[in-house]
Amino acid sequence: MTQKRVSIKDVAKRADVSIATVSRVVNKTDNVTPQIYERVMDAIKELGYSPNTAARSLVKQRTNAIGIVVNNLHDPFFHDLIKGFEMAAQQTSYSVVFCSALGGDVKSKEAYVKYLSNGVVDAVILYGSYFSDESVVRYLQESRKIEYVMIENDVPGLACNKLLINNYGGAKNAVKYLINKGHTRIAHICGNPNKKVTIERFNGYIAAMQESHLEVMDGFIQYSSTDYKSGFERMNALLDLKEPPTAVFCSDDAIASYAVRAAFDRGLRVPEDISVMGFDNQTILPDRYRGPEITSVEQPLYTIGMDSIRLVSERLKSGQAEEPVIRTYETKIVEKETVCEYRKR
Amino acid sequence: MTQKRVSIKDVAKRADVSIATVSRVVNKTDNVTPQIYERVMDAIKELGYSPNTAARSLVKQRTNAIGIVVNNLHDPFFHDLIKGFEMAAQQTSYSVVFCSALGGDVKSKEAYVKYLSNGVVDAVILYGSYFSDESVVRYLQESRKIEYVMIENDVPGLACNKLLINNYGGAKNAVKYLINKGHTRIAHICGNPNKKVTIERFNGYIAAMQESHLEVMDGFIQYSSTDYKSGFERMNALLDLKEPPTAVFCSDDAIASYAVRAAFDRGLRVPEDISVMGFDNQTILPDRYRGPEITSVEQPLYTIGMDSIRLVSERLKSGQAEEPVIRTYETKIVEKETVCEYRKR
DNA sequence: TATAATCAAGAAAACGTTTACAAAAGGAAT
DNA sequence: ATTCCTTTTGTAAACGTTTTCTTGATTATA
Repeated sequence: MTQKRVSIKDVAKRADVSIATVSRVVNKTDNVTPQIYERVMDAIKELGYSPNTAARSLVKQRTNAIGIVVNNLHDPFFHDLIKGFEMAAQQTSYSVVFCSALGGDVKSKEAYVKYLSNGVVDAVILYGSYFSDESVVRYLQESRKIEYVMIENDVPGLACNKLLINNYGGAKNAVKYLINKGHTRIAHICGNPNKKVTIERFNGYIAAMQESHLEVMDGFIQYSSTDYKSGFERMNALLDLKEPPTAVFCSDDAIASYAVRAAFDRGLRVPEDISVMGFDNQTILPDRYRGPEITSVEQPLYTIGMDSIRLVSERLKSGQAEEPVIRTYETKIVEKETVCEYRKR
Repeated sequence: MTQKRVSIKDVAKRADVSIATVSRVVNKTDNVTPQIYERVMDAIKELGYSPNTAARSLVKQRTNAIGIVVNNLHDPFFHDLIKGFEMAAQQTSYSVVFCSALGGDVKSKEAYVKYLSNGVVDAVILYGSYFSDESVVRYLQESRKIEYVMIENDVPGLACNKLLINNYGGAKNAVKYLINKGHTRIAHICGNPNKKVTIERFNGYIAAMQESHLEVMDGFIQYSSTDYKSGFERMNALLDLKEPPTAVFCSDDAIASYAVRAAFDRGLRVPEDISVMGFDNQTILPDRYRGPEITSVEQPLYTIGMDSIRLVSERLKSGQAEEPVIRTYETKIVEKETVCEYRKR
């Protein structure tokens, strides 16, 4: 099928020049006389030559490529983030490649990071909120092979580029928003226990409740499994309580959508009977969802995607060692249809 | 930031052996005595060595990687396809990387294909239905640099691996399905004019109508712009007709969702007042859509994603030149909520 | 016309591997 | 003790580039 590569040597022979000259023509790195330039260009066209990336990378010690590693590329959660990556990729001179580790599989993620680190790309952008992602970023840090930036996962004390999201603050604001709506009986459905954001958002919930001197009733904290579908059962558990909450803050929109379904299945109205709030402002939900639009907390994923590529490409261009960049992005509440004022029934 | 690479030489020096021996240890390609093995392994660990991919690729003339190039990776249309790629990637020993060309930009797509072809991967999987994709696949064919498979885009007479979808047949069946439901006034909203599938599905529509001796009324064929949102105006144009259709076959679900909205906005019921059918069975729509689930035509994208990776990896493993594989996948109608029997009003 | 200065092109080293081949070392058989 | 295998290790070429250094040619300057 595939035939023998045509190399710079073949071109040189054809144009009757040295390989150095061919290289100069290809890279426009040095002057060559017009006739020779022509001759070389003709040979290149005739033979269909294009320079081998591996060889070039080897000698130049850089690849002009950036790698992005995420967990489940197919997850609609990534919609905006990918869009951000794509947009910035288009504007940069670097080639951008995505790698996806299926499930929460650390091994696979680690494998991709190693693969990329060893001369495939100049920088890696790593997205991940799993606790297990810490080991991956540690590898990146310790091997010190390439530039990288970590998105969303703050390993405290690790001096690397980090683009973080204020999940704690976002969750706290969300709960305070509910409190301002007059709610006092506010429950929380936690997310995937293997993710850091779950803890951060949980802490935000607790902090908001405490600051407002509101009691977290027995059973008001519901722990999901790794499957967001468990939002359904968790909501049912809340509604089974003798005195159920009047508002529920969910760790993410996927869970929230299942919580809303659970309420609907019991003949409750959302938000009139119970308010539901999510996180992520995920306009595209993994499963078909037909309920009201979920009031949520938006994180600027599009911006973060753009910024991450810009950050690494600037750092690569500058070349010298700089202080790591650590940036925290704030979230904002997006008011939609699943929260309303508390009204005594 | 990044410090000097540790190479096989460093390991050899540290373990006081030749670089060949280190290579043998790393690749388990040949026997080494246990003591030396230990010594080398220790040195590798101490120095944190891992072999450089570029150098290895250069000498071995293969990279053990497969590249996938698509147009808008963020598009939820790709959900199942990506899942298929991911699943197969997990099972293969190849590293799999995705590249995304934003918009319908051929230049960008071509650039990625060239980049990948020149020693970055061993095979390319190209997805695309744009007419402009033809030039990309032609490049792949003529350069004969690497193994590749084209998904969805049939360039007639080009002897390459093709995984195709029977869009023509799928569309024809869809329209016949509507005819069987008693509809005779059936309109068609075409899709993005730059895509081949648009023509194929259009032809399927025409064929079904002709075979059933049904007339395509004036104005029954509506041409969208490149934006699927134009399904909205196109549907309005249909409904503005003196004698509007009783069923509309849309070139894809995104358009269909906008068609349904347009009908709703006029106070019409779907499917009671007008039936709408889509294509793709896209469970996740690009925009928030809250109407009934769209009766559609499903293409086995998950399977195709899996198969494409399996195909190229098998071909790479076998090594010898084989006949190109051309496979056409059939679609199937998924009955949902936007089509019903025609009933005189 | 000689000399310096500029410029174009080639030769060869280097990048980090793998691998064919050579060499050495160890054992077994004579 | 010598020869002959077998096994382990080392040497060096190769992969396809870029780039430093040299050389040779041309032009400018005196």
